[in-house]
Amino acid sequence: MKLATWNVNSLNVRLPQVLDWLRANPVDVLCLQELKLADEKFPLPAFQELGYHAEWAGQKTYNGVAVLSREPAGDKVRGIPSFEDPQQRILGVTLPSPAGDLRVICAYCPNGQAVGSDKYAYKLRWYEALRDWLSAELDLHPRLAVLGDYNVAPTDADVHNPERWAGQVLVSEPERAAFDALLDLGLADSFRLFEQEPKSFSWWDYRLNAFKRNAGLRIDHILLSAPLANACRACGIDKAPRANPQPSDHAPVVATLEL
DNA sequence: ATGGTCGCCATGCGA
Repeated sequence: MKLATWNVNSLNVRLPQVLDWLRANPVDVLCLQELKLADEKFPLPAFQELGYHAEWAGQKTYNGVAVLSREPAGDKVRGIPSFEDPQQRILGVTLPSPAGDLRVICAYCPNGQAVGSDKYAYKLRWYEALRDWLSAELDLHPRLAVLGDYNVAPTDADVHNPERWAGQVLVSEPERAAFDALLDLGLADSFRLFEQEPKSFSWWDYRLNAFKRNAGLRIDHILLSAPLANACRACGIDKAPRANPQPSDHAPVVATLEL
């Protein structure tokens, strides 16, 4: 079973690339972030033609998340319960698997803009609410996967130029502590369960030829609860779509589970 | 030292 995540930076613009990628990579589950479209504009028929079901939480212009799956999803949750937020960043679903139900959460964590800004404070508050909610979700669902754009590079190994990035948004200590608090719940960063190429990243700024220079960060992650981490056989980043014309600034991340 | 690119939608803003 393959689970994947991809921040597409506008599903309107990226739909053909997402469809191409799914045809070449027929994963069981694909979590999408930054749809940037209203609910009524979600292109469900295009995904149905490829044999996928879909659930989504959209809004005009900003944010927006979706879960595509081979099997129909149940028990849908939109947003972090008890965290009032007009920004559509969270979608949780339950999916069947040979090992029993799988809880899949698609997350588009706040960017934070700049350390010390209002958006940075919102990011840290949001992470705290996420941790509290995931703690409860883990009690309910032993097989939990949280996939998405976390907007945090967990360690300096996830940063192309740690000296220049030190203390900046996406790598600052409070953000890393907020991310580590998710791992402390018992979730594993599936990418780090395996040997990986040095300088592996999932996001490259559109500016300054960042992709050509591999000047990136690893901020898209697949976190797995212990039973799923034990079943995880591989995790990798597919850089190919980032080299497309009109690419998203993020690459897909894929985890392979033996369930 | 500064600005650089996208996508939104028509202007600056968010990333």
